[in-house]
Amino acid sequence: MARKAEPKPYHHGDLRNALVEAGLKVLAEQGIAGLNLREVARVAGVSHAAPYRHFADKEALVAAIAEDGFRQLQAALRKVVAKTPRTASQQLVAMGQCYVLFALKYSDHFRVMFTSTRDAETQPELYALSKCGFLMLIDAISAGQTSGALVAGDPTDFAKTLWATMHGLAVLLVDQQFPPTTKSPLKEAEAMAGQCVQRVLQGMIRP
Amino acid sequence: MARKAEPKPYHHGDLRNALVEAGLKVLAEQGIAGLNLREVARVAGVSHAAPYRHFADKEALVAAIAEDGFRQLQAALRKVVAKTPRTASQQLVAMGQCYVLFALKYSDHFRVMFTSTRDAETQPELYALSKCGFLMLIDAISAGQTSGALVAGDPTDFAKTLWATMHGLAVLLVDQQFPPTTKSPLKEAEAMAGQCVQRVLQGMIRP
DNA sequence: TGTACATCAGTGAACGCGCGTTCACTGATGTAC
DNA sequence: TGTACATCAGTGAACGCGCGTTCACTGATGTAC
Repeated sequence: MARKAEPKPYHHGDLRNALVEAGLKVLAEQGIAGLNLREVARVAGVSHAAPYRHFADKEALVAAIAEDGFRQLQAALRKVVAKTPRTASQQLVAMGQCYVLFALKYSDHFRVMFTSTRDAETQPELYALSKCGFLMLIDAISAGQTSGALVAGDPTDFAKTLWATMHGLAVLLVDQQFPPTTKSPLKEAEAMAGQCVQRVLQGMIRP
Repeated sequence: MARKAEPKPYHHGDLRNALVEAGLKVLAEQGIAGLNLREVARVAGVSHAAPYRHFADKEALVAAIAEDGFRQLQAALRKVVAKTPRTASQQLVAMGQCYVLFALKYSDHFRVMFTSTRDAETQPELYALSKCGFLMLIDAISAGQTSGALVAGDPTDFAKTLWATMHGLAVLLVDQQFPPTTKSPLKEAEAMAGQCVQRVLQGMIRP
């Protein structure tokens, strides 16, 4: 009955990754409040001093968990872009929906991602990773401009606006500012994300 | 040299408000990490048991601090709307700038506002208050539609998009995702907020 | 192939700290007569 | 106006808890000869 039929290895093998995964489990089941070294070690099945063999301190473990989140988000966005190679608008809408759904599905993980990256100097790799979505937005926008679908202008500025919209919607939903009206909050969120991105693309001013 | 020449009143007079203000001071000087009952009491100049005469527990004090933030934000937005009674676009841009500047000026207070409102049922007043900006957006948008400046459509949907953009930019800036390139980050943020809102209003699709 | 030793991952007990909260108290305020 | 008493805001000592971190250790692994 031991997990995955491993006979509880003496030296565990890959505790570092196991700790990160345990951290994700803790975030999913207990939220940020439960994310502490002792609980993560408990879930990973090791003593609470063991993590110090792999992480300098708690902050380092949290940073690794955040890093994992950005990699997952990046992978999800790549997948969606590959699957939606139609117009720029459709791609941007799909990316927005993917982003918001990720935030809702892994809400506490998402929170950790954006509260532990505060220092661009001390953790440059993590900071760079946190911009993954932004860079993919720029690419999609540039392509849309080249194809003539989108208005001309600095794609970075456009990407800032779209990222702000996507991220803002994600954060507001995660923070329960738009309580779901039906029993499928994820579908609602996806629809809202689609509407928001489309509205940004179309504008609000009467021509 | 006693603060405001008060001779240290025996019964303090208005400790409840003093505790909220002490909380703001703590947030400004030490951030969220320093926001605990004992420190707030210390800053307010009372024993750490005194707050329990006015708040049931720590959560209640934090909720009061959040409430104060929403009232301040609402007041700032009202002021800006009153001062900018020109076109709908100009009003919406000014509101976005006001919102983002508020978030940056009182960043940890802003964080507290949007992390303590999670329960719409248990704290209905606070939840209602948290929508103040949203409701003002709806009003401005409706007015813009009536005047013919804005495209027709559900103003609530438009407001969701604009709020998401404003809030997202605010959160990303607070979380250092757009590190300032000059020495006046507030001015930069104001400019970015103006650009973002204007971009949302104008759209990105080629007509 | 076998032995001796260095290396290193994980253990468990312990430390110290700060926190939220409680509780018997003290001292000031307000009110009834 | 003055006195007695109830009320209530603030005190300070104390409790208990969970946390991050340290440290001497143990047990497994790898390597040199």
